[in-house]
Amino acid sequence: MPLRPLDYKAPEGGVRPGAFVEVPLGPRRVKGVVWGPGAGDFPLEKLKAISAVLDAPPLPRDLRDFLERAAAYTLTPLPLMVRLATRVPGLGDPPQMRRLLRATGQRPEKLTEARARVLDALEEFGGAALPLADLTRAAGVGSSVVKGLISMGAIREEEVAKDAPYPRLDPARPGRPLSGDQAAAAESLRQGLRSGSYGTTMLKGVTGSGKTEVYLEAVAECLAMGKQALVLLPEIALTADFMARVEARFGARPGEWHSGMTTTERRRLWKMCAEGGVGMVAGARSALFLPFQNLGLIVVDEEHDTSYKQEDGVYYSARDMAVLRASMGGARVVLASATPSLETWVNAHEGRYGRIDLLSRFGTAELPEMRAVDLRKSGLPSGKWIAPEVADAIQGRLQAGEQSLLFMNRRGYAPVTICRACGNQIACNHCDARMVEHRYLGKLVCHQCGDSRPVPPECPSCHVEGKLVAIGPGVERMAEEAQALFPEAKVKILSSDLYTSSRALKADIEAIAGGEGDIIVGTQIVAKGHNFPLLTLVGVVDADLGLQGSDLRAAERTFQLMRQVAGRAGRTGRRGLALLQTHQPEHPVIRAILSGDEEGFWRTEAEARKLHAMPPYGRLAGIIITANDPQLAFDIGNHLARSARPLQAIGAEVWGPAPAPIARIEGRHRVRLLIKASRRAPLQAALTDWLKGLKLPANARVAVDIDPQSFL
DNA sequence: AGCACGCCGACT
DNA sequence: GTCGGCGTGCTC
Repeated sequence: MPLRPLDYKAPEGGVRPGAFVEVPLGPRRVKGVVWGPGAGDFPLEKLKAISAVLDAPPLPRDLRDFLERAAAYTLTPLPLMVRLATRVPGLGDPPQMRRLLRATGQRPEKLTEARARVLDALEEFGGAALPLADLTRAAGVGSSVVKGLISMGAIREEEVAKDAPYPRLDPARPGRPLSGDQAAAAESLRQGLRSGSYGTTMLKGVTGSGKTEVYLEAVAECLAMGKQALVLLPEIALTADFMARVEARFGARPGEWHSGMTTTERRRLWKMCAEGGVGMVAGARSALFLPFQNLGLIVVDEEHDTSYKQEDGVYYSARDMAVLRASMGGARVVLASATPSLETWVNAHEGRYGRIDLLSRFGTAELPEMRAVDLRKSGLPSGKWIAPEVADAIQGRLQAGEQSLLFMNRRGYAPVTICRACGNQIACNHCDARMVEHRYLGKLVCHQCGDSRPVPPECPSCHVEGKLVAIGPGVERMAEEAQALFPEAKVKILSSDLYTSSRALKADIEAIAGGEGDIIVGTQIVAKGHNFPLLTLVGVVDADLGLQGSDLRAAERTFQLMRQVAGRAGRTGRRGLALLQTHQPEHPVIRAILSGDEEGFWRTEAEARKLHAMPPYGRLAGIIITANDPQLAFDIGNHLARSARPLQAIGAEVWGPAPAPIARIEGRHRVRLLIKASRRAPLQAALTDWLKGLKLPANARVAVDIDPQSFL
């Protein structure tokens, strides 16, 4: 992948900007997008010609403009940015057809029982055309029966393009009845849509307050105006439930875009976005780069979710880029969350975003009772993590036939494995991270690079046998402790690593919602808005995780997570109880959670950030230097820090070099510089100026992360 | 994919 | 110094 656009000779008659083409690149032929007139700085005689113009919808002008702005903002080479928007396999291929079967209405001569079942099945689908596989399954016959019906004219074969438009969503269908403040919120969003100009609104409401219903009304207005709507969701697990709700509201499912889709589905959705054959798309982060023809609305659901920040190759925040794309195209943005990010809260507070607060449908009584459990007083023996108070509460739920949730944001059995003979902690061979024992899988796993190996029988350092012990808790160990405390109870673990497919995870979530399991032990996967009606107790095993450390977002994250988890308990009218195990019950974050004074929490956090000119009151950029040799990485870091004149010119501070949060990933050493600038300083221009002359030795790399999420 | 280029160690 | 192996980057 070249780092800048390359010039090619256009075919006779020219070629349109945005067109997909095939060009020679070295010995290969690669696909590319026509960006515009050539730079003209390349010898004409060496210029090669475009080999073919593909038969695909061109990349729309507004998307190209957006990609350019996004590339400039994130300091990403344009071709890398363009690739995010064009990862569509088989785009230029001739349209693929598939064969569908439809009843002609003609009766077969001999109506055998099998033939009757086939015709009944077709009738049952309202005379629609079905693929052969679906028909034979529905009728319980072999394909020969269908073939017979075709040859006698009772069934007709139709060739239909696979890339067909999606079923139309009907915005006029009545939605669920809305409460007074929900209706007012929906009307306010609809008005925004009708204005036809850009605007962003923070939509705040706890789970169960009707956030989804409200923003679906904005989607309805958008569809009624003949425009397209995009809903970004943080996690695949959410989409199944979400799809069903959209279908209930609009009578059909939206287009879906995420990593688990087949290439055929991806191509269909991509094309239909460009051709207007899909009204609403629900998707993950990268759906933001689809070639919408006429985008009127972007909803970012759970906008605070960290998965919107991509930090792998291209560094961008889908939430911020959504606002950029909408502002360029006169679209509306809804940032929905029960616990907004501080950036969004400040933007709303300072009037750049609108703000709508949804009250809980059942008033404040719906919030669970929340109490801190002071671990300094509960005297837990080492190796045990469930405080007596929490155990008592679980006991009560077991007797009442209700579910309890133990929340612990650590996958696996134990985060550390140590040798009691020599004190060695088992670390990953490629990273600086420690290996986490996963007892269910019988392996040690590096949570950084994913490498795994069997649990060794002896210490890899001193080779003494039988002295390796697990230190600290993970969800698997919590489940073991819970099971030991309550031998009769059914304990279930909900952790992403125990599932091989999102379908299996979804099935388990549904089983738990249906009442399966007495005690659920889960990672943050449970904090994502699933509804568990029988769940009335949440125990947060370690509310202090995330409070310590110098990460400025730790308090914000902990606050969000606690509020989300606490929102799990008692959604059916039964008063829920949330117990937070902590060593520091007087910590401001814990106090804010318990008091329910959210605005107070945000104000305090905002003040602290303002005081230190940290985001969103100042701007940060991370410079990540990677090299095979740690000394080389530090040398480059030092050199950069010393030659930071363009940054000093805009009043920016340079911190570091320091080892990056994970100092070694997959054998490569990582060193980080942090740049802090004022809100209005031309940071990108200064960074470009600073880095442009840099000559890097082979195998060293420098990446820029604008607005980093974690800035340890 | 295959070639140019630069880096570094070995040898003149 | 200079030759050559090797790992990276470039390809319009």
